Amino acid sequence: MQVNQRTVTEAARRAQIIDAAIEVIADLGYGQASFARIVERAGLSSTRMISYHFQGKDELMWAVLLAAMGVVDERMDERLAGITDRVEMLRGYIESQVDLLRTHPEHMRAITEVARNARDENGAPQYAPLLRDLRVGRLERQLAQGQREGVFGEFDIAVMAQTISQAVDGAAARRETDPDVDLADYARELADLFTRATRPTDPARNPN
Amino acid sequence: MQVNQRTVTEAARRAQIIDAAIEVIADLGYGQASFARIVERAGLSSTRMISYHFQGKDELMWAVLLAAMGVVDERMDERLAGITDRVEMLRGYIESQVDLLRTHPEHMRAITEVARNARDENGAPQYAPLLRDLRVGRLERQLAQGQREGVFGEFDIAVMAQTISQAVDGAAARRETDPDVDLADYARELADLFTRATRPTDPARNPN
Amino acid sequence: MQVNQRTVTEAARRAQIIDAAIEVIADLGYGQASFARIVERAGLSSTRMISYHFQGKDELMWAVLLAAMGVVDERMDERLAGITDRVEMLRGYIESQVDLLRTHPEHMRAITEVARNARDENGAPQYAPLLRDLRVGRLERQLAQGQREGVFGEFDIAVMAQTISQAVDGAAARRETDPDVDLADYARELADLFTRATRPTDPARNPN
Amino acid sequence: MQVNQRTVTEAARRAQIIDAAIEVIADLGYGQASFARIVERAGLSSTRMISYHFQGKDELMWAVLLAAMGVVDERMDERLAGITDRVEMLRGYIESQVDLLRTHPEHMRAITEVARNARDENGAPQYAPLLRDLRVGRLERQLAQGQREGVFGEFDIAVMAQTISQAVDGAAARRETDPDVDLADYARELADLFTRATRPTDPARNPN
DNA sequence: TATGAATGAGAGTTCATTCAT
DNA sequence: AATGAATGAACTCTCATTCAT
Repeated sequence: MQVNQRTVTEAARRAQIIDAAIEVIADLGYGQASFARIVERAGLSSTRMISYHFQGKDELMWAVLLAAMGVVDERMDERLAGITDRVEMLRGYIESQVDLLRTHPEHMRAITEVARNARDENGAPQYAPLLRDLRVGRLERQLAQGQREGVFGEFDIAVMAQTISQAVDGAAARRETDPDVDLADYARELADLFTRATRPTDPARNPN
Repeated sequence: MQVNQRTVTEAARRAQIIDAAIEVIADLGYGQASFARIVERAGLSSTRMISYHFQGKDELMWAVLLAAMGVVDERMDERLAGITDRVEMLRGYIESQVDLLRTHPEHMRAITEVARNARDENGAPQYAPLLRDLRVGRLERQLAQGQREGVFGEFDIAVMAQTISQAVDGAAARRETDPDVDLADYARELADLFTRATRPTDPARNPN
Repeated sequence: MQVNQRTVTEAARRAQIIDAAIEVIADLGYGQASFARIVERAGLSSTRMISYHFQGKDELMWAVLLAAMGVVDERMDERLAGITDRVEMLRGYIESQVDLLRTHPEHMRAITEVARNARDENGAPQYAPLLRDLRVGRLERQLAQGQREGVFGEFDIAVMAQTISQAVDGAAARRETDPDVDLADYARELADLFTRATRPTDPARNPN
Repeated sequence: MQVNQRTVTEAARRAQIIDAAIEVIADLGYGQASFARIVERAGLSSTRMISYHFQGKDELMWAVLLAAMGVVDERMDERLAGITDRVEMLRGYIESQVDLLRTHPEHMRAITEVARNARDENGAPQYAPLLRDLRVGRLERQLAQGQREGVFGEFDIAVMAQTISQAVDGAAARRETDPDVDLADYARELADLFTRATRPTDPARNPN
């Protein structure tokens, strides 16, 4: 069908631009990700192409964020599917996130860059609160349920969730400084760390 | 000696510019910190003033980083002076850092923004590795000594230090999302968290 | 097909800018040929036009050099076509070059200005060696062939070619000092001069 | 005497600046010879130093021209002193000038750069006509006298003088393209060239 | 004889975006 | 679905020069 054809092409073009944007952001950072650099990476002729397919830079960056998070969340869902034990799920979350730094470094980096640096016209962060809600909120729910089940000790859920989320960023930072770091080791250490930090006071309850 | 209203000393003018730059960076982010916005904040007439006192934007940002870190490090040294117990020092480090987010939010934010976003002509991070060495390195030394003394359990020092450093950034992020958060509570929770995470397996050794 | 008054083709716009640049360079010299002066001469609104059509000042100046040399070389080829006698060709070269100072003074001047003053980022001449190769090289080949044919005497080809090339610049300099000079006379004198200077020792061979 | 002392110091400071300016001009060209680069080369602290000792850039460049020409002319006078034969004097002129390219390349280059590029507020050459008068005028007088004495043939004096002067610039250009050129050879070739070009028609008169 | 501080003007360049098909 | 042409605003940086001691 003609309409479908055109819609598919449109979608493909958008995807091409988004992918190029992700690469540029990951390579050079949000601040250097100009339309000019993105079209160059995408192999397109003019920045006009971007303006045509996206309402503006904001929309492009939002699309980048959605696309990158879509890929990442899909992988996370695959890996965590079927895990019911809260302690295992925490470990799984950390190890999966860190593994994504290895398998999808550009997506992970792009998400961080956009969330940290995109600002509205007043200079206020635009997507950071949203991203925090998604990431930290998910962890908070897991931790709360675990506390109710008694497999976690007593701790402030918001602080713990935020700290776990940051710890993954720490792994990313480490990887950038030291590209040869063994991320599997790093992930295991991190999972151990937070297993200890979340363990109930009465060790009988969570003998990991 | 006659006090001159119009012309101040080189050092004073540099400080004035640096302070304005810190404010702008903290408010609007590194990417929005143009010379024009900085002179406006500083109450100066033209961007020419900055170019006169600094060789270029790089030098200004480097000066911002040095100045902000100088202030922060001084406060840290004051607070940690006299503490010899490693466990207390870890708690002190975390609580002091988080308290600085309350007392010197702009300096803390400026340091993070510059370190994260300043890049050289190839697009590579310019100051992030250095800052990591300073911050994480300091923690690593403390942790290693504590392990030797037996007050800490077994864990990867680099991972732990990186994670603690990131956790403070997490407190900063939380404060930006939720300006009314009680940072003292947050700090205490964080200190407790890492106390548990670093505690020796044999609880007799570190009964905190 | 509708003719659009406002938007012209890329090539036409480039040519318009290049022509204006040639005029400005010829009038005010390379050092004074700013984008602002060029757009003013071209009747364009903003310097942005130049940046849009040329990658940078270097590319513009290179385009100026190419365009001016293209015009000049075309005229030279027309005038020298069909001349096979080396002695006549030398005379033709000199007279044609000097005549171009009359018919295309701005092109000639622009070539000289750009070649003399364009420098790379290290301060080294950028196009002077190339221009020398083109101009002097052409002469050297003619002189060498003439020596082989025995119509020229013995002399260092490189020195002679360089000197002939410079002599034309001398005519240009003279014309700038004294705009009323009769260039045809000047050219004839110059041709006579180099005919004597290149004549074989045995005058029977080249009785001009 | 106090006043003399101060005058001497003043003169020394001017000389220091002029020397630095000559070096910068020779190295980077007239267009790049900014006050900033000159004070850097001179080892001075601020461009204020130049403005203090010279009324403006024009005066500095004029001083550069005078100083460089003074040095060069002194050498020329030394070398040509005592030569009365016109033919020998022509050869001496050429060889001396070319030798100066070897012994005083920066002075020679500075003279050319300033004379070619210095312009008044209307964009007209400022010192080129003057320099031409000095250089070419000197040659013209020699050539005229030689013609009167019958040691030179018939030729347009102005054209010949201009061409000889340009030929020396050609040697300079050659040296810049090919720093290893043997300038003594070049000078001899050039002297031979113009000896032939100026020789009387009746070879009995000038059998060189 | 010298200096530190400041300046207005202009440089080339990049930015995301819009016009007109 | 795409394009070539154009744009206004902002950017950092450099220029020679002046003010006030």
